[in-house]
Amino acid sequence: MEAASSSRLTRQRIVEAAFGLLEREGWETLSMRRLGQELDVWPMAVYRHFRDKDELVDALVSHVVQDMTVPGARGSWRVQTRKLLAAARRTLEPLPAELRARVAPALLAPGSRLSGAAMETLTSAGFRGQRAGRAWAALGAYTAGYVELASTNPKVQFEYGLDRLLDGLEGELTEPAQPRELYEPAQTR
Amino acid sequence: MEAASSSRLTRQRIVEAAFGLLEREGWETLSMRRLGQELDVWPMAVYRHFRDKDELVDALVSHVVQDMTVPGARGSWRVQTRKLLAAARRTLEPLPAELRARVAPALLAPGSRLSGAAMETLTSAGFRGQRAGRAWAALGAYTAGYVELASTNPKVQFEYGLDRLLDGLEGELTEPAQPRELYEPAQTR
DNA sequence: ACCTGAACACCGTTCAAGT
DNA sequence: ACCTGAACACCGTTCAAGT
Repeated sequence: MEAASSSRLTRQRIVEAAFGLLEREGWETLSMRRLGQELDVWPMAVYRHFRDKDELVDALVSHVVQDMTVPGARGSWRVQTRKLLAAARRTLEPLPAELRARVAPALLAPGSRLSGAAMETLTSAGFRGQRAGRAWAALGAYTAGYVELASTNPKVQFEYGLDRLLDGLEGELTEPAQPRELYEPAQTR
Repeated sequence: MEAASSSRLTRQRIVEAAFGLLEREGWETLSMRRLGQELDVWPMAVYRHFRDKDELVDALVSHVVQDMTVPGARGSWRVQTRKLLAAARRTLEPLPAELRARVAPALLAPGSRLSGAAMETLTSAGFRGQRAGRAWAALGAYTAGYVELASTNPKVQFEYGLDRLLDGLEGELTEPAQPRELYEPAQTR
């Protein structure tokens, strides 16, 4: 015989209930007390699994980031980059603004799976040294800002600005290397 | 003789007290009740001037946007654009994230003084038709996203990505006009 | 030692009672 | 009609009392 539902409470079940509550009733109704009600346990039970509300929200952020499918590497670096950023947009856009503000850095900052894939793409394309990281940071900032502003400025075309940024970044590939870099191969020969 | 301080309550004084509270103790402590305490009035007095908390926050947003000094138009369009975006960054960066998320759209969306200045700059530079608006939207998205991500990714250089975006936008100026536009002057002659 | 819920110190907002 | 604060329906979190 199974134990009562309250004793089967896990972080996983709490996180799922939290997302359910978010989708049905929005960010404002997501409270520790309401979550307890939702799971049919006494109000303080959630504190057995999460130290405080902030730790619960951290778990929601991680869950969103982990759940995201990172597109595979096919096509030119521009096509690949576009796909990676489209995936980021699809992940960020449906979230309530309060959660999105915490997911965006986790998704786009160095260290995420998405950033890892982006660095591979950009490095393979020929962005050397700091350039790959800087290029990805710029693309991430553009995408995060676009998602943040889009609801108040819906006419804006994501693709237009992205293409201009990609144009500008592409210029870095064909430009001659900076003076210091020119002499480095001779030193390591 | 002056009336008691409580009867001299104005929207202006309430907004000033709210900013004082924000600066000293942060976003979390900004409550309608605490604001009443701060102003030494009965707790519900603020509701005489603002229908609810949301309307008060709207007033804070407007105040920030109105207070901003929009830089004058000197230098090349790239220099001017850089100055406008630097002013936006200086306005957004010191704000608590919750307020920044509401100020950013108000500051960067069409209709603001900043956007007006930007449209003049870009139009004078030769961005025709929808291009000026699209260029500004892209620059605004990049800037808003940069400010949002900078605290978790402090190594990122604002100027690098901005220069690449400006490079890409500059390409729109020298490129030939699109086919449809080529024939328009003939039709209106 | 662990489980539990009462209690603390707050919220935003409504509304009935007093003047 | 206006002023006032008690009250409602919540919060996140602590902690004392019970098992």
